[in-house]
Amino acid sequence: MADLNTKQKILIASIQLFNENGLANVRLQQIADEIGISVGNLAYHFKNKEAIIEAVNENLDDDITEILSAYRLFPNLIDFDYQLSKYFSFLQKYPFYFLDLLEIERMSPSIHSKRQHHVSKMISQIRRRFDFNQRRGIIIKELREGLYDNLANSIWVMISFWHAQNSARGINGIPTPEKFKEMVWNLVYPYFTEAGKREFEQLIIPLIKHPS
Amino acid sequence: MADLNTKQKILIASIQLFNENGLANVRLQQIADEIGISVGNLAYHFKNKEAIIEAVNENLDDDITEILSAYRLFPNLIDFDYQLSKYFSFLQKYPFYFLDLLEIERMSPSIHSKRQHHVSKMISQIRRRFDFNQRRGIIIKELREGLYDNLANSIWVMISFWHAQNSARGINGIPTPEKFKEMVWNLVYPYFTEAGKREFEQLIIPLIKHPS
DNA sequence: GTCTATAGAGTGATAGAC
DNA sequence: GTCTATCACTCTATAGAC
Repeated sequence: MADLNTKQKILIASIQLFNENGLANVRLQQIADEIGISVGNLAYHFKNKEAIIEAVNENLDDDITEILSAYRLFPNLIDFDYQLSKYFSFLQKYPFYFLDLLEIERMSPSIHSKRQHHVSKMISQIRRRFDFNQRRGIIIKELREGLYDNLANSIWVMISFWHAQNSARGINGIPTPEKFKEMVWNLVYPYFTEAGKREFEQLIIPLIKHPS
Repeated sequence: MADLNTKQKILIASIQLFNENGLANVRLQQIADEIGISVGNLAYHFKNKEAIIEAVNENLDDDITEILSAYRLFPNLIDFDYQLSKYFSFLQKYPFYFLDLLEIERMSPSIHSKRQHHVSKMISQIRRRFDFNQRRGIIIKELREGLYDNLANSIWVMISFWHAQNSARGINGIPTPEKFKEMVWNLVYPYFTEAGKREFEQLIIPLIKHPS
């Protein structure tokens, strides 16, 4: 961290403190202390707390945009598993974004509105994976109208509230990407065709049972 | 509200304000203003803010305990649908409890630890419904180990983060119990046997499509 | 670019009169 | 039971020296 400029240090420290204490509970003094500068100096680099939050949001926004744009023409099972790994990393990097949902909505409408955009993109992307894999004969025909819309939404919820879920259940152990991904794949499992099950066993099981 | 005593008025107003503004953002002055008393008087009835929160938690605790104890010897589909209706009412009565998750964990460890107890009871209750209905021939044999544990957990997540989900997606319309219950039933649907599908169509569909 | 010092607006809690 | 007045404290933001 020694070769970073002060502005970058502030952002890194802010993200860390937001994750530990929540957006609303982080004091400017804490951020300043964390990197050994004064609050006055902090104010020189960022006009106010909102400006810090805004800058953090830009970093976060770049990360999620990159994950979402990785969706390509061949959204097969491996591709989805890969994207799930990316989501997991994102979750680990910005827990506050998923835990402080309401506080963010209140304190920072701009983060909230960008979130809504990403959420809708993410859900429709997951939804399209079902269509594609249905055509490939991997996923069965929709049993009931709205079932896949519902499933896409459920998968998004399970991903996004992963931290909140663990917190509410009092699960303190170190979360692994394998457990995370298995949770999501289990939602999809009952919709696999026989061919889908075979592909899942061959390609995905090794990834969630024997991590590289 | 005219025939309630001051203590009860304080609790009702507090719940309302917690739901509107979040636990941490409600000022003692606001609560006092809401029912037309002074902050000094508020302090006479409740030693401090924590005491108010504690009392609200007792109400909340009674409500959820009652819902959970309604699980009886015959946990059939109708019974579960009925319990889902109860959960929905509970969600509508105490949104703050499901939205301020992390804030509650930080401000009130006693609420948090009681929550964990209820969560674990709720999930294991849902899990037992699968066993029972599997024996009844309504639910298929478990396709993969851990699938029903996973499903029980997913159902709990979908219920508990219903408000948070709507908030993140920016859904503002009036939520109906039918949409809520349909979301949960859709998670169960792929696991119905043929007999299960028939029972679902006959008994549950009318309840989620044509509300009484 | 960085610091110290302080203004200014809350916020919870308490003392004491009625 | 209910009020007013006030204390002690926290936090953001800003002014001005170096």
